[in-house]
Amino acid sequence: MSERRRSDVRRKRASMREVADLADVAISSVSRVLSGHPDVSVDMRDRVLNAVNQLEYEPDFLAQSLRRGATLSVGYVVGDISNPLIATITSGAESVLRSAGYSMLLMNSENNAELDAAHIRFFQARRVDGMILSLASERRQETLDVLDQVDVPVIMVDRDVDADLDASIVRNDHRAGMRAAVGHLLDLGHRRIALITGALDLWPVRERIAGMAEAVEARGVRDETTSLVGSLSAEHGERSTEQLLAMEPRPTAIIAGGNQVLAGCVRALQRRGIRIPEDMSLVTCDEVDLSELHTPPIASVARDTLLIGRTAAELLLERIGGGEPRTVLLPTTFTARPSCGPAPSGS
Amino acid sequence: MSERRRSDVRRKRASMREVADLADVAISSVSRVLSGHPDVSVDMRDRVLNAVNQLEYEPDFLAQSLRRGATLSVGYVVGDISNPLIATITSGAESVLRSAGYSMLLMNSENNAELDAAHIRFFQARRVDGMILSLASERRQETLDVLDQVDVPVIMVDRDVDADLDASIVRNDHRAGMRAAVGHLLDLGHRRIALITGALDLWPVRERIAGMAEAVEARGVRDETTSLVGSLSAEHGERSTEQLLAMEPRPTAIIAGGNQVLAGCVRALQRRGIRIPEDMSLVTCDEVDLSELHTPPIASVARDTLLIGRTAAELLLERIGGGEPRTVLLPTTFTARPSCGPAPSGS
DNA sequence: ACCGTCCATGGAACCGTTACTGGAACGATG
DNA sequence: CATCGTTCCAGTAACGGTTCCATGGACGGT
Repeated sequence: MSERRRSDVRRKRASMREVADLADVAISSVSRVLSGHPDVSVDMRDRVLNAVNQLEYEPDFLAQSLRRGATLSVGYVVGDISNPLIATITSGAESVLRSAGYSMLLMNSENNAELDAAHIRFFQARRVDGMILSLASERRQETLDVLDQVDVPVIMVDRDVDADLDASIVRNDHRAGMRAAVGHLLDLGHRRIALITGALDLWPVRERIAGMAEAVEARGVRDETTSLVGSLSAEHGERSTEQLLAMEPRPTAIIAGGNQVLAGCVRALQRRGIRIPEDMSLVTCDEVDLSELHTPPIASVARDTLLIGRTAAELLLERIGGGEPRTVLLPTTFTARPSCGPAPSGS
Repeated sequence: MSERRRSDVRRKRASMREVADLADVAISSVSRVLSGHPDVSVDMRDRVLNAVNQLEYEPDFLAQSLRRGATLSVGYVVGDISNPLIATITSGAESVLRSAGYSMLLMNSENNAELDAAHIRFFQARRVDGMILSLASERRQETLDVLDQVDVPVIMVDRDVDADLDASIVRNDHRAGMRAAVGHLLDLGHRRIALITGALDLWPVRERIAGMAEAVEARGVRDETTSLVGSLSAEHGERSTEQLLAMEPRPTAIIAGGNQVLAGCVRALQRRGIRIPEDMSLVTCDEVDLSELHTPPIASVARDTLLIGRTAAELLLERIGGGEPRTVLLPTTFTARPSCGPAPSGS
């Protein structure tokens, strides 16, 4: 009884033609029934629906897309989907898109700026109805050129493209978050504060650096901060931390500019036996399990990643629906935690 | 000078028809040139390619797919893309698929078994060339029924579907990993070992429980282990840990059955001020930043997540290319770390 | 000079839909 | 009874390509 056999002979899927033949109506009538057109008699509807059930007919999305000129799919480019933050953003976007009937074409650019352009071109050819992009670099000319040719709505996530593209943008207020974090450190007496961060062709990186500068300026103290610009990777985090520890005088606080950077940073600090916060205060950008559950818990500049994804998707749907492009700035907040202590008095 | 204007008038994309007209050749010749057909004269090729460049023509993937009967796209269903482990698997699969010219349609099932079936049906209508599935539940009849109707290759990731589907499968040897972990704990003198894990309709969960039982049996000691079956979530991890701490006598070692579970587990242990490993030994399944960088570092049963994703994609390409379905078992290894100490002597 | 081959090309059918056009059947109206 | 709307449906042309088939010219062999 419980023995289920796969459908006897796997007949290939039925087409509208076959449904029409079986119901003995014109193919156009089948289409009308299925798309809810008003000019349909009860008798006809029944005949068609019967045939549809009998043949287990399901319309071909491909053919529909070709004919209708809309694919109900959107292209999504990210730098590294394995990054939990990006993955969460993706999750937010996917859920909004999915409930609107759209599906998401995912492409990883491996943080490689050359792939950005290729992916965008590819999506064009796939005739997606829109794109959500988190570019690997905002400043690569090739990408901007390709973007200029795109004829569907584009949404940028946490980027500031310097071109007159009519794209919607959703961003976090990294500057404010960083201002608060650095302010907190300054209040604790820190002056030599180091930020380990990514490359300058990313908007969040520039904003964080600017936020740090603003905080220093607001306090009216001498600027003794350092920015180690590199990539948002664990390797850069680890190397930079080593470098900072070797400095003389050494910084008294480190801000990790991203979750990967944090991992490298913590690794290096542990290896050197640096105590937190006695020997070094630590702040991270972007909340992860590690920041909260580390001993001691690590202060963080956090943002609602699910929200940024959802917002990106909503902005896209808005534009697909004919709305004008717009920019949304989402909050970024600093949470103080025991990883920040008073600056060593001898310093 | 640096002022770039977007292409004067955004003419809508050219079709093959227009290319043919401009080059003054038949539409079929354009197709031949572009698809690298041998019967093409040099003159013809030049004329066509010129027109193509002039019009910035790019073939329409949709139309090609419809005609050729292949979409070069694959459907991918996961339970929760925001889980870093799944995100890494995704990354591995995406990169292999992408370099083979395929693109990935991502759908999140939110660990909701009802969505599994809906997504599979959806992909079917989208005419994907194959699917990679990490089902929310292996035992839901509706899903199995739908799966039975699928007429493209299917790859299962870390699942064991109990039906005669000719799907390829890639799995990790969770059983062996767990055997090693529990063996290690037993060697340290632990007997009351608790495993906090997900629901039994997931293959990895069943395997881990089996692995634990095997290790106990192999040592020939009395089985004093506990399995707390629930979901692979932080909430379940936290609640279960509380529950375990309240037991009398209390377990001396906890194994967190997943990265989310671990987070909840550590949170509860920290709140109760339980020292690791003095008061409680801890092991986790699946490596994350937290496990390595926790104080003390947490022993883990780990696997190569990138590899499992890559393998899934390769198995799919293999099947799309006409190969037979097969099952691959990837290794899972235990790494001892300071979170495991000798069992308290008083116990 | 004739014929068979081969190459290059154009024409047309087709993939599975949607949407437009036109006409049949019918009842209502002048 | 002619005219006019409705309502419902069939036929057909797209959508943008690929591929099979037919054609015609060039060429080599006899």
